[in-house]
Amino acid sequence: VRNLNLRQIAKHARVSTATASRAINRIPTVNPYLAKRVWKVIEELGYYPNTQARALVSGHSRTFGLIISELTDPFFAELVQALENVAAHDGYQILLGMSGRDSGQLESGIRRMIERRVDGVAALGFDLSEPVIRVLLSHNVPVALMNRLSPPPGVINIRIDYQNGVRQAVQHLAALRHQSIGFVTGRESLMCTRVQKNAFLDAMTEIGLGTRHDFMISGDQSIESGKGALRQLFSLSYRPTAVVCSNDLTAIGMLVQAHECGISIPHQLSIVGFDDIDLAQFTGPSLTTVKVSRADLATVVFESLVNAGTTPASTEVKEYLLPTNLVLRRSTSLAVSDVR
Amino acid sequence: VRNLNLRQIAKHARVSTATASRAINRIPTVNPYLAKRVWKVIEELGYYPNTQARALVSGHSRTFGLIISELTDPFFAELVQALENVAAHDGYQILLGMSGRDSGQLESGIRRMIERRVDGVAALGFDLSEPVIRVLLSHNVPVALMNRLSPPPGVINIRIDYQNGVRQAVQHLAALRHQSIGFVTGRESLMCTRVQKNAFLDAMTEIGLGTRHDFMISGDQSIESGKGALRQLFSLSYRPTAVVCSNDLTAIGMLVQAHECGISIPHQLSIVGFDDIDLAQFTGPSLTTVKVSRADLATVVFESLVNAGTTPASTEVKEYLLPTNLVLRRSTSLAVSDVR
DNA sequence: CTGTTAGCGCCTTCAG
DNA sequence: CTGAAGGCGCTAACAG
Repeated sequence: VRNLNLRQIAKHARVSTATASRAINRIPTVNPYLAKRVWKVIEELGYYPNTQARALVSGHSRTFGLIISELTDPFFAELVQALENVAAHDGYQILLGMSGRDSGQLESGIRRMIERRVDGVAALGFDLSEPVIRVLLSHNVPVALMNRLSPPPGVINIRIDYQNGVRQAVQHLAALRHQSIGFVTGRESLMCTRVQKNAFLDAMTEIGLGTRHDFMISGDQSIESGKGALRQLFSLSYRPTAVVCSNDLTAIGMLVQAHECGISIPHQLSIVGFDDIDLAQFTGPSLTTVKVSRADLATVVFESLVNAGTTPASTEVKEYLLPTNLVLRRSTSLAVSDVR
Repeated sequence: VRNLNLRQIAKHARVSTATASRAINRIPTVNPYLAKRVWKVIEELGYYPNTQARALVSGHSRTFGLIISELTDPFFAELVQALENVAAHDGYQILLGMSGRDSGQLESGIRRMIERRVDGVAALGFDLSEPVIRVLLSHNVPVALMNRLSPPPGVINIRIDYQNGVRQAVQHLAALRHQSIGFVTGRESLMCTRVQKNAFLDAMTEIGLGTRHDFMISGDQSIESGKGALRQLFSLSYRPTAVVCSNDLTAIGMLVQAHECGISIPHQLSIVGFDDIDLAQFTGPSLTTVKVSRADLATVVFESLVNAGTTPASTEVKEYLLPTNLVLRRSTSLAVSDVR
């Protein structure tokens, strides 16, 4: 059927392709009268400029690759949605690439992104290996990471303020007279798990509370692991009266398991989540949690990538720190006494 | 830094660009010895063919646009993940485009997809207007829709078998001796809402059970609306003993509200969901629901779009029907007696 | 201010 | 079976 190109537009508007191009790109030096004529033809004929050709010559695709491990984790789903919004607002597109925990799949995903000449790649909820990062950087593709512990040179590292977030949670519990507090970690292999765990230990030490080894439960940020964590906690002879989770999904799992076992939350156990996903306000009881703004996170990711594309690549690491806020709901309450 | 192109590869391999191109595209007529040489150079130099240039000349971008309203709805998150998987497997990319309920945003999203010359667009969980569809089709972009009631000519319509799915739910409840059964619909403006509702009424008539008008609650597929639906139901003087929901999120909302009001599920009310999202197995009690396979749905969407791109566009509507399966869990039980 | 021209990186006839 | 040449749609010098 029809497949219009610039030349035909130019012909219909009785100008040269150069002028038509300039009109489209709103270059101010073009005669307004001619510009109007060009736009009129574009409207009438329903012309859509070919992004591929544009990208080919300009070198910018206005496209960012997004590597995600689990879209089914609500935190990431909400983050992707937020990112898509800010990107769309500036005419950028998001190219999806799931890693799916399979390294071969990851590699082919990265390859396709480079072949598509993305203007940047963000890897969220997933630790990209250094070799992969180097490949990306060597192709002039800016890379944005989340919570990287020792970021390789040249990347953008966006850190969520776990130190402060976890401290807020711990101090809230301490203010409620909790003395023995547990922590459920994320997947051992992820860097941010270590950061969170240390933040927890620091916060506890800071207020003079020790932590027993068996109060540190290791999970994987899933509902299932939250359920397991609760069972594990209640099989202890000496139990904590409160627990902080590495994310809301874990906390929700604990809530579910408590419900099944007839354990009353928050009376028998106070629970604090992390992230503040939408679901957190709908659980029974609603979840006290540390909020991480997806909108802010998305904005930082987007702007830092756009920025990296316009400024010359450097080997230094750009760090951004994202604040957190405690959201009080109904899954925490005053500690009555130690439970045994 | 480095930005390799075909010519440089050809030069290093001491062949012409044509031969290099043929080698890359695995055209069998090329001398295996030369091909090997080309591939070796590609490996050594780390060459990534430029997809934009390829697309420019071939006319195919190997990219599908995906229009989604709510990525935060787990059903769609799981569907997108599934779709990304099958697409990646065949070297296709997914270009995200949220509609965000704002028609201006939708329009600019569609525009960007056409400009990017996507090979097809899938609109899921969202009714694309006919003018928009016509624009897409007039640009030779195949369009895949979900549960369209009267699909415009030329589109692909993928129907979930609501008729059968809802019937399975109703018959399950009837087998448990439920006589008065309610239904919570989705957003009134969506086509599939009407389809589901009619399927429900048909299924009820089929087994000789009438339906009271006040047992039909209208919702919007959110947790919140599920909570509202339960309150609405329990404010009736004469109540149903069971209810079917248009999706799992609604059912989960009812569960949450029941918990808050001290209503016991399934004893005081049996609840059946729809979709079988991952979360459904973790609720308390776990949710009896009608499963819609995301993997199958994704496969059908993908293959039908690929297919539409290779066969000449026709004005007929391609229909696909996706089966459903009842999954029995713990949110339904025998009706003891009518509750009043 | 406008038009002509030369590529961007690749594929694909068309001759050898 | 291989290579030279033209062109996909667009932008950016460079002349007028």
